[in-house]
Order: sequence, then structure tokens, then C-alpha cells
Amino acid sequence: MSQATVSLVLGEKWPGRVSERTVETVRAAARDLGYRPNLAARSLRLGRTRTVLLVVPALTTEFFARVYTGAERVAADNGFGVVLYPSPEGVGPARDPFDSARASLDGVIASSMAADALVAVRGGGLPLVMLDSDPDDAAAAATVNLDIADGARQVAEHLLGLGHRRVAHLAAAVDSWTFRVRARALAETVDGVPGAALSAEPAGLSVEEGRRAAERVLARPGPRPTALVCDDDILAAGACKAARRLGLRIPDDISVTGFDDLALATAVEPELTTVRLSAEAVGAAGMRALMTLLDGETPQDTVLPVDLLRRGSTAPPPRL
Amino acid sequence: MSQATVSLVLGEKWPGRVSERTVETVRAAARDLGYRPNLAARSLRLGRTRTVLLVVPALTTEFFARVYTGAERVAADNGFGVVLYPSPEGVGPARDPFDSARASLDGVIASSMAADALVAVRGGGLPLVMLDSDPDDAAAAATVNLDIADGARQVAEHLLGLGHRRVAHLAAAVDSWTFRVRARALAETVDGVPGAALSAEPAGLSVEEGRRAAERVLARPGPRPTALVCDDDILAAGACKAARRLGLRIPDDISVTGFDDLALATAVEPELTTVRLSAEAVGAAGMRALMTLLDGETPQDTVLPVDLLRRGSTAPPPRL
DNA sequence: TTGAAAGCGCTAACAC
DNA sequence: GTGTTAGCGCTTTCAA
Repeated sequence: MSQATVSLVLGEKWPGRVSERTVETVRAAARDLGYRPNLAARSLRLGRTRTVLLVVPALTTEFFARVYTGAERVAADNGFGVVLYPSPEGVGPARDPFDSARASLDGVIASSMAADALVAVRGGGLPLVMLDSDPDDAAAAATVNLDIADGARQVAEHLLGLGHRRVAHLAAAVDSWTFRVRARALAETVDGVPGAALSAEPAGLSVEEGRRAAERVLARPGPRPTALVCDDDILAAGACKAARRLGLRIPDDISVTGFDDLALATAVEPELTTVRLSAEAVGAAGMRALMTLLDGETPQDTVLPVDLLRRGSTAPPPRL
Repeated sequence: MSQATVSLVLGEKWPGRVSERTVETVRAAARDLGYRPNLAARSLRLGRTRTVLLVVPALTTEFFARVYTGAERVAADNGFGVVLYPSPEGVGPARDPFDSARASLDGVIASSMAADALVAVRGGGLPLVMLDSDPDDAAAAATVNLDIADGARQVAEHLLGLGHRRVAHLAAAVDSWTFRVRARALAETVDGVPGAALSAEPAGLSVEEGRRAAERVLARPGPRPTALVCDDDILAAGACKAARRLGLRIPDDISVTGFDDLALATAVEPELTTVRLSAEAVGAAGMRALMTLLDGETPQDTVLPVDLLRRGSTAPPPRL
């Protein structure tokens, strides 16, 4: 029995070339011997690795863990593996993502938030799908976005509809497309209502920094905002803590909104009004786009819808 | 210039065999050409892949995302890559982890909670490090544990010291060593104090299920427990919600404790008294043990210390 | 100090 | 319908 025959059978390329009887023999032998193909050899021969790199800013945020989960599922369905490159937070020289990924790669999916790693990724010359990033960016063969602008608009309209006129935006202190979009859509919507005013305050992406930013906002001279729009749920949790420390009740005295709908959003009291972003869908759509690309076709840019979840942290502003 | 010379230089095996001048020439050329060694070929030749599989129950829980982060850091320092196998939650046939990992593997690190995947892992014949699992388990060449028993004891002593005598345990409905240890240590400590009683209530690992379990506990006939010990912070967040729905104040009417010290623990109000488990340290120690194993040495079993963080969710029980 | 050559395990083209 | 063979890119042994 030759190697070639075995390869044909195990690669499901035998119909019309190998007899049924031989096929059975091969399969039985493979099973009995516990045969496992050597992936390194296969990769070497084929020049493809069936491995994809996913570049995310950090895994410890539930959001990107979910993105990974969605991406991994689709990859597995296509016989691909996913290697993660969590771009190092803060200081320290970013390791070369292509070196860190011990495997050779067939393609890359990258979040726009993993800014540090992007330069290297762009230079990689590999098929690239960008997540949640500027669709006009020429580097990516495809982009998968959430309709973040619509989400921000829905938040603003919800709040304005409740009667809020002084809104403060706790804006993520991260220079990334997704946060710029939030700020712009929010500003446009609020500006569209006479007498409504928006202020912004930058905040690092943690509960603690969210709390401090909210305290700065609430300590400002002049009339206090009646609603705090936060760039994500973590910030919103921090904002709630700040409000409570100052003796303000949520939502009676002040409304708070988040983004993402993390587990956190329903763990806090009151539950957060937030914009649900389906992180798993982002990961899955990103991987699907990359698979299309690897098949030599051109994937469509995807924009995934988002919904506003009205929960307990928003209400009409207090009467004067 | 031959392949061999280049290989020697790039593999840092040249001293005494290649002239300094040639070394420089090779390095310059490699840089100019942007040469990247083909890992598949190297793996094929060496029979080792410098890739490790990390088996975790789910990434979307912050805890295991942190374990990955710690493991990945140590792996990268040793020139290894990490492939994740998040064992499928709930139903569905578990894919073969060795198939899912597209690379061939040099070793495996597995959490005891990823029960489904374990059978396949054990059969792999690869060096295996188990995380947070029974040290008597013979399958693993090494175990890395947290001193969970000590954590549970500290929680119990803290509560007993505050004067609590009726304690309920919201026990994770997962059959895993780590949770059995918590239950046992808690029971032993409470039993050591005359007049103190412990009851247990199983709960799925989510805020919602934690809330329901706590509601069951608090609705039981007879005197209400004055403290709720929860197997993790997520459950504790649910328990807090249950208490509040019943009009109980935390910690005045009832104390609540968690485990893990997730971001959630300080996001809720009041902040949770909890046992800090350093998930990153677990991942890092696990990877270090595996590296030792791959060097042909025998790693020590590791037990990492834990600390009780006393925060706002515990206080003396209400006076009768 | 450098080069030539073998071979890791696989797949695909081609010969039988 | 099956077998033979070349060669993917690398490391290592051995010869020059």
C-alpha cells in the first residue's frame, strides 16, 4: 500500500481513483494505528497552514473574548485554526505578531483597537479583514463593522425623548475609529435638538477610571448633566459608582447608559440601559469574510445591526 | 552562500563555525529581504512545534481569559505559541482537541473545569499540566493549584468572626475538584464553631442563576441565613440582586462573599468581599511547569496563595 | 570555515 | 486502480 493511496483516501479525494475495498482497508488501518496526519508536513507541502491570526487589544475584556469565540467557531467549521495575538497593553515593545504566532498564517483579522500591532499587520501582505474600523481604510480587503453610529443615535434619541437636555459623554480615551464614531453620532443627534447640550470627558477603560471621569463631570461648575452616556458598560459601572458616592440616585437623579451589553450590564443595580453589540457575530462575520477572501472571492463589507436595551438606569430627568 | 550557513547563523549556532564577516553578510541579507523562516518546515524537521494547547472551559469568563494571558506571556518568553481549546459548553459533540488545534502539539495545559475535553487530552500521550485539579490525579505530570481550601477557610473565619452563625453556600453546579474543595473547607470550618450551621444551594454559573439560587435560599422556611458564601463573583452579583429584590440591605441585613476578584467585584455596589485568585499567575505557573517538563526535568506541583479581600459586602449580622 | 546532501511527512503529477 | 517520485524549507551530519 503506497503513501499516495493513503493520502488520497484520507484526503477524501479517492472517488473514482481508489477501489472501495482499498478505502476500507486504509480507514481501518488508520483507525487501528491511531494515525494522525502531521500538520507541519501538510502545511509545508501545501504552502497553506489553515491558520488565521486574530489580533485583539486584550482578551480580558469580555467583548474580545466573545469576538474570539465567534471567530473560532466559524474557523473550526472550515477546518481552520485561530491563533490569538493580544496586542500588549500599554508599555513594552510590541512583539512581532507574526513571530508570536508560531504558525505560518493564511490570513489576519484585526480589531482597530489593537493599534500597536497594526503597522506590522499591514506590512504582512496577508489577506486582512478589519473589525470595527474605518471602512475607507484601504489596507483591509474587507471590514466588518457594527452600526455603532446607529447605536449612539439610538442612545441619544432615547435620552432626548425622555426629556434630557444636558448630556455628558464619558468618552473612551482610546484613539480608535469606533469611539470617534460614537462621539460624532452623539454630537450630531444632540445638536439636532434645540436647547440640548453635550459635553465630553475622556476616561480610561476601567471601572475606576470611569468613576473618576464621572466625578470630574459631576463636580464641574454650572448645571449638572442629567444623563451620562458612556462608551462602554465598564465605564458606565464606574459612572454609577460616582453618582452614588455623590448621593445621586439612578435613574431618578441621573441617567446612565453603556455600550456592549456585557454580563456586567445586568450584574449591577439598576441594570444598565445599553447598546447590545453582538461581539460573537462580529467575530463570526469577520472569519466568514476571511474565508471568502481565501477562496479567492471578494467579501462584502458587513455592517451588523445593534439594539438599544432599555433597562433600569435611564428615566426622565428630575423636575427642576 | 549555502542554506546551511544561513541556518547556522540565524539559529545562533555559528560561533566557532562561521566567520564574523559571513555572519554579518547573512544578517544583512536576511534583513534586507525580510526573510521569515518557514515554521512548518522547521517543525517538520525538528519534530517539535513549540506549540502548546491550553484547554479551558470557556474564554468568555474573565477568569480563563486571564489564565490565557498569563500562560501566553510565559510561552512567548520561551519562544512557544499557545493554541486555545475552549471546550464547547453544554451540548454538542466535543470536537477532538488535537484536531481543532491545527498545529501539532508539544504539550497540553488543561483546566479541570474543561471536563468534556479531558478524556481526549489524557489519551494524547503528551506532557500534561493540570490546572486547579486534584493533585492525586495520576494523569498529569504536574498540577498547578490555588490554595482554594485556604480561601474558603478564610471566608468562613471572616464571617464567623463577624458573628454570623447561619451561613448558606451558593455552590457552583459544576462537578469539578475546585468546587468540591470549597464546599468541604467551608463545611469543616463552619462545623468547627458550636452553634454555626451551613446549608448549600446549587447554582449555575451566571448572574441570573445566582440570583435564582439566592432567592430559593432566602425563601426557605425557618430563620434566614445572615451570610451568603458564593463560589464565584458572578454568583455573588446574582445573590446581591436577589437580596435587594427582597428588600434586604447589603451588608446590614445580609453579608455576601465571592471568589475570584473579577472586575465585577468592584463594579457592583457595595464592592464584594471576595477571595482574590490570581488567574494570570495560574496560567503563568502552568506554562512554567510545562516548559520544565519539556526540558526533561520534573516540575514541582505548585500551590499559589490566595487572599481574602474584605470589602463592603460583609458586616456583622443584624441584631435580633 | 563553508558547502553538499539527506530527510522530516505529506500531496500531486504522472507512470504503470 | 495503484504505485513511484519529486519536492515543499528547514536543520544537521559529514566532507571538502
